[in-house]
Amino acid sequence: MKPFFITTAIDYTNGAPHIGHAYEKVLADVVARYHRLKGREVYFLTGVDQHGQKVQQSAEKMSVAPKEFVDGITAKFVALWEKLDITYDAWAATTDPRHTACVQKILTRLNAEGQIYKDKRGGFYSVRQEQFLTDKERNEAGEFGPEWGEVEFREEENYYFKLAEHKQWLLDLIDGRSAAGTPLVVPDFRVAELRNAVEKLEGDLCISRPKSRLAWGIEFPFDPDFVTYVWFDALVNYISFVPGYDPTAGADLAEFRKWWPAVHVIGKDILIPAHGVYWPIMLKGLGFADEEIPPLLVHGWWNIAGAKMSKSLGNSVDPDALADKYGAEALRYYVMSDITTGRDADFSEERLVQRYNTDLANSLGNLLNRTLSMTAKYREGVLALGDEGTRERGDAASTEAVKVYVSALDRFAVDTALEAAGSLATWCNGLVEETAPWKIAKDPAQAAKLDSVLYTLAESLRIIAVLISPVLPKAAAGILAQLQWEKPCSWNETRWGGLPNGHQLGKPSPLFPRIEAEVKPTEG
RNA sequence: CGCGGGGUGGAGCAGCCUGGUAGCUCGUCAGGCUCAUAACCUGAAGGUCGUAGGUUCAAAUCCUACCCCCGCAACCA
Repeated sequence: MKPFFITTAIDYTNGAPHIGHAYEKVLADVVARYHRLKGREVYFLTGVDQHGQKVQQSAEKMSVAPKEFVDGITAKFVALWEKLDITYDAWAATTDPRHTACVQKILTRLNAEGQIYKDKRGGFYSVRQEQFLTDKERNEAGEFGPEWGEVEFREEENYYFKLAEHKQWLLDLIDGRSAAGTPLVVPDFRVAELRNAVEKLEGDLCISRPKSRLAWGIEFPFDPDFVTYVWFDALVNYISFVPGYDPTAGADLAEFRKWWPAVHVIGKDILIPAHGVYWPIMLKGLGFADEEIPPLLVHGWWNIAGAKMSKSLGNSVDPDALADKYGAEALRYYVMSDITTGRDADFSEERLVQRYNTDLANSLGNLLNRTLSMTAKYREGVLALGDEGTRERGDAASTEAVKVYVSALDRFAVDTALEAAGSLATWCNGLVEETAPWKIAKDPAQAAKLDSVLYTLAESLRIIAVLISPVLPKAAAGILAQLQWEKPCSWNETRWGGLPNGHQLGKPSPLFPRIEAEVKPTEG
């Protein structure tokens, strides 16, 4: 089976991580863990984007060197991923020498092949903001407002990457993928958005910044007066950190191709133009074949009280504090269960607590608890197969849940997959009511039925544990530990009938204590 | 005519691609159970699926028009 390669966007180290950063990494982590569960070799790459003007300006404000500044922010990201149990295999930091060397080799090659050219263009420049202004910055009166300070017309020489000549190629690629049923962008409603943007594509991409106004970047290998534009720099991480990649024309890429292409998990804001336009064309320029252009999994945003989360509104949600308060697993469960992959959702601490209590404490955790308690009470913790009827129904219910789960996760619908696992727990709770073990335990004639019920509950729990393990690795391990299931948690174990006759279960202990704390509504 | 998303019982959402019992969580009301983390189970009330047309034996689902909300067009997931 071909290994599975998944990446996330690399986060810009200009501020502390917020809930959106955490969501994306958890999403990618869940998909990565799912594929590992199925026995597939996985390469999960994430990291940080450390160059660029914003970083340089922020560092200047704090009177520290850019490198020192980004190292501080980077540490926060690394610590958060540790706390959230993100199992990435490689770390892409754009100041890494391995990366900078790769970017420079790419620039050298593209330049040698005539895909890069130098040109002088003019525009309006804000001295205070140190940036060129476009028509978008004009106010309603069609002028640049006072917030820009002194605005002057300036001419500047820069390097440009030939983008526009690949427009038709990209349109054909998008259409071809959609026609083949493997859209370039998932969810597919975003394909139209991308296509429209490509239709409007004109002009090439300015990929350099003169050092005179931006020094914090990767130096051009053939012109030391310039550094590389951050997006051109950052996107390259997806190949520079893959074993065996060498941008030299004609290089042997056998090892690299073992992994490539990736699935890129990104937010909807960076689909256009970066990942949907620049990146495919950059790869095309580097000689990648059409089938090697990676698909994009585009997720939505967590809004706050219906409004966009933003630094200026000061309404960011701190995932680090949430993980401390409720636990990493509760946070992982919430962001995976309460949003439809691809769409936006409202973030709310109350919802987090509610979903945890309802799904995990009341339904699943309580099911585990009552199953072990009953088995201990009526059978001294020892399972027996009993009669067949109930077990067959359990087999059918769990097989159905596994089926739904797989088809959901294969299309990244984590919420639907979790629902499938949850529905099996609900079915089990219903089974308990229906068969009333506390009654039949008093009737020796129904001993086989009681055994069958207890076995079905324990076996279902074992399968549920495997299913939730990509989202809740620690809880899954906790369930299996209480069941005294010694074998590793793997996809093969989702088959019904794994627990042997005579298996001894462990002692019950609440796995998901209810969160009773009063939660203040999340303010907008 | 810039682009895109959304409008489904009191709240938040799924379903729409591949038409055919309108599903989930919370909330409300009533009942049951006692193994269990005051958890669990059952039932009820509550929806003309934004509006108006069209296609069809059949439309929340496909087509057309319109109304309303939101986002994007910046190096903010």
